[in-house]
Amino acid sequence: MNERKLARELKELVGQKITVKGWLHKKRLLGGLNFLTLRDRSGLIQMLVEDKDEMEKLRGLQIGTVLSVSGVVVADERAPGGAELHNVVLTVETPVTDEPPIEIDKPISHKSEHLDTLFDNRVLNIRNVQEGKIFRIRAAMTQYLREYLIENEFVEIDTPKFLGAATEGGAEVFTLDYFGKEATLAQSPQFYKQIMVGAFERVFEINHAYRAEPSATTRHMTELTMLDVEMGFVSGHEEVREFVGGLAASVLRRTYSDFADELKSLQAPELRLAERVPEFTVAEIHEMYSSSAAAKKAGVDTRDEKDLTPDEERFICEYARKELGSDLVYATDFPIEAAKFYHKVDAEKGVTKWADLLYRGLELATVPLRENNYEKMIEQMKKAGLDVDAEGYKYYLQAFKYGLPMHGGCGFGVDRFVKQTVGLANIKEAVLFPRDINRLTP
RNA sequence: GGGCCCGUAGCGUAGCGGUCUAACGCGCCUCCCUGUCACGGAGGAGACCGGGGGUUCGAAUCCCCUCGGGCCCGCCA
Repeated sequence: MNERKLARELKELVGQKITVKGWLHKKRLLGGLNFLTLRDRSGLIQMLVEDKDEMEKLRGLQIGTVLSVSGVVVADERAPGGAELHNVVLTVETPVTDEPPIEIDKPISHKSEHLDTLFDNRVLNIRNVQEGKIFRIRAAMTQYLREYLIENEFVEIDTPKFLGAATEGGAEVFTLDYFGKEATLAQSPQFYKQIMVGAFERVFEINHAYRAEPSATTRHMTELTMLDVEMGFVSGHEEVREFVGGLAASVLRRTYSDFADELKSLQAPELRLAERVPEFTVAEIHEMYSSSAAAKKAGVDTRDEKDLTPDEERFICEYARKELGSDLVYATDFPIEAAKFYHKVDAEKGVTKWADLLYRGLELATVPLRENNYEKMIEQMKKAGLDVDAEGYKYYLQAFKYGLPMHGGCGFGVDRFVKQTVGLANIKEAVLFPRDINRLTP
């Protein structure tokens, strides 16, 4: 009995009779000479069918039909990949008679107005070889992030996504019925990862977070994948920035090296990384942007803004790429008014020890240092108008009460990381089955 | 939450007041084709123009409502 061979092995099997299995991907029928393409997990195989009876087996069957095919491997430079299957005998394993609603062998349009069609037909669209590259790259990037962290002695954790109450503040939360009680979905593992610093010093989590923000943009979803990192015993904010910047740069270098062909065929931008990630304060960026020709022409002045505008994020990234040769850039020293209660404040400079890591024009990660002193936490929470005795804060504060070292970390958007790397226009293109304000299927 | 834009066969588009009983490309069906790789050729099926109301002698084309979707801003990963 022949064991199943894969498309990528074909070249090494010239002269042998083999069996392959996969999906019928393409038919090119020239009469007495017919070319079929079979797709398996490793690639495509071209098959030459000259026997009319074999072709008859496919009558009425569509692309996507699952086939088992035996034949002889023949080297031929006219064949894609240099080898193909001859004298094939087809066995239909799973017939498909319905015409697919979209074409699978050609990449579907990613223009914004066509994304609805793309996602409605995601089940089939994902069989497209070009589309699949995005998700193979994504899988690798997630793996590289994980490996880098593990090498640096971080422990991977899993924290609950059902929460008893909204506690973190900021973004809107989803509420749901939990056996008669109200529960919320976690917007981030913020409290849990800080708690875990008290046990392991260095922890990370790659998991979903849920935001009920009614945002309809190319960079927001209601269900997103975040990498959360937290590290204790840091010397200060700079060490955290350096680590997170190094993490992103390392993963990008590895991705661009391992997936050079795929990224090129997806028309991803070339990677530019400097020795270290350049840094600008928010105030500096406001100043640079506001005095730029484009801003002056548009009559825009951001010097009084607390946060960066999307235009400023694009502006400083463009500057960093052109002038400093870096796709990554830090915006540092966010104003105190923008801070959350758990951020560390630099009282002298009147700013927050919080940086945003920007990547090709988009916020990729927030990289703050946390307040780790129990008394100061209580103080900052009260200042923020929070009830420090509330059940939702009880366990969080326990970690502080019983000792947390100076720590910091990041909330890092994995979807955005993939989007910007591949050069996708919309974040949902980087997600298999995206969820936004009006999509819950497939 | 605010602003702007789009909705024509399975998919992508053209048509933007009468010549539209709606056109083209891809896909699909039938036939021809021995080296294709966006194969080629001949023929064919397939939409009543998102839905509702209105204006008009006449609407896919104009107006209103509604449903679906997109983009930007706010917010953030």
